[in-house]
Amino acid sequence: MTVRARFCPSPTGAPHVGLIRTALFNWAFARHNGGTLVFRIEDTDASRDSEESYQALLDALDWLGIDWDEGPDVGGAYGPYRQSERGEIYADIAGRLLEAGELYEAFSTTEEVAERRRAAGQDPQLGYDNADRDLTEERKAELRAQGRSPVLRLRMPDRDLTWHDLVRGEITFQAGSVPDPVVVRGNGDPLYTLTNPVDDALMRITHVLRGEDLLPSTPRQIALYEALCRIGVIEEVPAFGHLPYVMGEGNKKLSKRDPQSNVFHHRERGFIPEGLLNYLALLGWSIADDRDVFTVPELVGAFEIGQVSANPARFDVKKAESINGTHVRALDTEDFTRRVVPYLIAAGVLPEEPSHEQLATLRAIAPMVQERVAVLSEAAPLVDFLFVDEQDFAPEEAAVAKALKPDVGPALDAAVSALESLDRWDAESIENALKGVLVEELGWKPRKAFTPIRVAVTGRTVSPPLFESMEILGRERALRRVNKARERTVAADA
RNA sequence: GCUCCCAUCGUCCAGCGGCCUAGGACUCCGCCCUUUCAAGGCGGCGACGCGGGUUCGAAUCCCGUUGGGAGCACCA
Repeated sequence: MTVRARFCPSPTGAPHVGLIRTALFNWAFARHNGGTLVFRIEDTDASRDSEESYQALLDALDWLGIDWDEGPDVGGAYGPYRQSERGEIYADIAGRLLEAGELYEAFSTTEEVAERRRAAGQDPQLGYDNADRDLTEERKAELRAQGRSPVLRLRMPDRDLTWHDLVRGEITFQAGSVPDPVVVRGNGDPLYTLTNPVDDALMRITHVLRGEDLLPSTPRQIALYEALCRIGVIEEVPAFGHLPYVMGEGNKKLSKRDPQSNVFHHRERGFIPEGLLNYLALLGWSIADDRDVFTVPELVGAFEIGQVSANPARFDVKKAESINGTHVRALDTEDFTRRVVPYLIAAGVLPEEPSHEQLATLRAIAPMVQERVAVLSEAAPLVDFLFVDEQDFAPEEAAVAKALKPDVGPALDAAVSALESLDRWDAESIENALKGVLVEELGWKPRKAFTPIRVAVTGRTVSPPLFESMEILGRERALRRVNKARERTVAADA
């Protein structure tokens, strides 16, 4: 059997990491099995869906490299792939199901159902009571005459519903525990309860991998598939696999309102697709017992749905960053440099159109930055000292207070004269000169000796390696900064 | 309330009857390397919720219990 998996989001809000994780697992599953991935848009709720969300979804998926074989943008043999364009199909299927007695017209309002429950001494939360199942034609005519338009409900079978879940094993819902669901509104609009299984059936989906939140709706979906089988629309019910929740802080689902849930939030912080994808794959799955960093091809090669954990997974930013950092370090320097530029522009470190000279400077410092960041946005404070206009260069106050106390004056003096007499300005010469005068002659501990110079030159106590930084900064600017720092210590002294 | 799901270190994952005095990763804490910060190396802290079974043998299977979570719309 050829695998046909699908990803069918409804375009509401920003792309949630849980949603993208679901997309990723479906994608990996399809690719691993040499199958087809169908992308379908479930936009049957005009009040919540938006074109903006749809575009954001495409953006997120494209950024992560998750592609599909059939979908609204690429077409396919089972289109259209937007539910808002499939109205006739749903009307036709609903009509056939109604005719076959699988669906029935129900006139009870929500209030009437609740009232009946209460009158019977039951909890209204039990939901619909299947009261309209066997209305006579006369009764229906009466109700219609009252101006009521019936909804269409699915007649649930009177037996336990069981399926073998791909990630959880056998799951059974007791007979009678799921009330007959509405599948078509009173005004004729089809609901998710109808459109989702109908489309999966018509699109010949073989494997439904979706979030655990949809698990309680599976019995009624299976019942609908069975009805579709009976009227000859499909041959068999697809397999289901319910993916674990993605949790946030505490013991609750990662909220849509939590910024952490937004894929773009992580992109803006400088996650690279390789890193975020790797981490997302770890939410409920693992490639091996002794390794958790892997490439996309490795993921595709190893992904087994039966290996997915049923446990809820917590989104751990720290671990995500660590994984991302490993992928960042694995980039070749040229690639890293190219990718970090937008983040430096966003941080105001580089102008919109960096000059060749600026890019050359960036390339020079890049290898040392690359191994110091977990996310790309962290590069900005590491390199800004190279790109500020000299008159605007101002060391961090906290760093100055800590490292440029008056007692370092003699060391700065010695450093200046040693540096001024250098005829070659490269990291090695700078290191030798500085070590010679500060460590050997003045006898200072390296840590104590170099921190003031670091702060003087880079403006921070944390920076890329000092001597290389000075080399790249250039003799003139480096010396000016050390001199300026020296002036400040004198001023502070006085 | 009803239905369903879940249950191993703080977190995620490994374990699918003996290889487990339970392994890896993140975090945290030491040490090494070192001009800072990282990276890297070494080491440490740290878990099978509880109770019954089944079995020669259970983290692994079954039942119960406790604890978490989700769903219960003319939303998806």
